[in-house]
Amino acid sequence: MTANDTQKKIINTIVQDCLSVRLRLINRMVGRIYDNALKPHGIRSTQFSVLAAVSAADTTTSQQLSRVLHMDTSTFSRTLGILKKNGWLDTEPSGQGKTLTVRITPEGLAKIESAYPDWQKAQKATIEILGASTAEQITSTGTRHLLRGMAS
Amino acid sequence: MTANDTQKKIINTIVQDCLSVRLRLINRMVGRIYDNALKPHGIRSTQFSVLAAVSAADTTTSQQLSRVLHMDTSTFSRTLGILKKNGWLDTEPSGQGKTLTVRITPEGLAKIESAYPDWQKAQKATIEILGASTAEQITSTGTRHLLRGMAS
DNA sequence: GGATGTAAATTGCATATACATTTTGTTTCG
DNA sequence: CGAAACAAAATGTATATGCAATTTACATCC
Repeated sequence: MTANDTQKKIINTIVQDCLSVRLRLINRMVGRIYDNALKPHGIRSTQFSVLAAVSAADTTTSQQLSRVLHMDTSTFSRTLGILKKNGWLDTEPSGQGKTLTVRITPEGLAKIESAYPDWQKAQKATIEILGASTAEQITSTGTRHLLRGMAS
Repeated sequence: MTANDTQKKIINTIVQDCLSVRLRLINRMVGRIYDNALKPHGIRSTQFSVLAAVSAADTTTSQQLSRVLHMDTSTFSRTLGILKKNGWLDTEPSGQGKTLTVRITPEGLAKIESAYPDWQKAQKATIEILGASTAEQITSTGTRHLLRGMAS
């Protein structure tokens, strides 16, 4: 199939500029780096993220976390299930409606501690691939939105 | 569960710095913007990306595309299936081993053309959220790796 | 020409992700 | 107290993603 000139212009614009394409690409590359690094510990990067996010908060609820992470509650619910199945997190009724309180377990803390060196390696490798300046911009952009999630 | 000081330091480092966490977060946010914008056209952002990538190349093979996009061939294979099912792409034996040639159809071109204005809206909204400078850095970083994929 | 080898594609399996729907604790009202 | 209302969590469905294993179209060798 051959495109006409208008179509070619459109296609080139999309392929050259689309931020969704770029972000997905980078996400795939980087996700793989972390997943490979964490593989010996039997935990995936996403699960590790949630584990760390829970442990960073003194007390948290499912709802709060999914909002902060801009993650659908259904997605969060399933990841939570995996983390609970592995004994790294625990939930209990918060007393406020149906809301659950999420808490890290000693095993969860131990998992973070033992995986930390390999996380560091992945982090370092990623900074090398992205470049320090891009890495910093991604970090600060992400942080800005994390904070926005906390405020609301 | 309460963490000791060493553990707290580790957890804070991960939560504050982890690039995988940030990229995934941004990817979720941005992906949603594009998916919502493209929803009236019955196509998802990922599918749209692949469609545009195919249309940009004169001739392409599955293998080439998955390498360029840093995407597993199995992932690509399934997305290709969806695009074929919708009549937007077509494949045929290339004559070189089992390799397939992928080609866009007139319907695929029409889909790109009709979705373009909504893609533009999503792109604009994303730049506003990320900031122009971050957006540019993401674009150039992604492009660098796209090109690396083409060379190899 | 048929067995063997090779590499690309596909399929099996386990998450990740989100929207829509359903379930289910809690609360509230009659 | 029990029915209705509410809101958070869980489940159904579809795709996205990658690794491992399988299938399969071609090529090669005997």
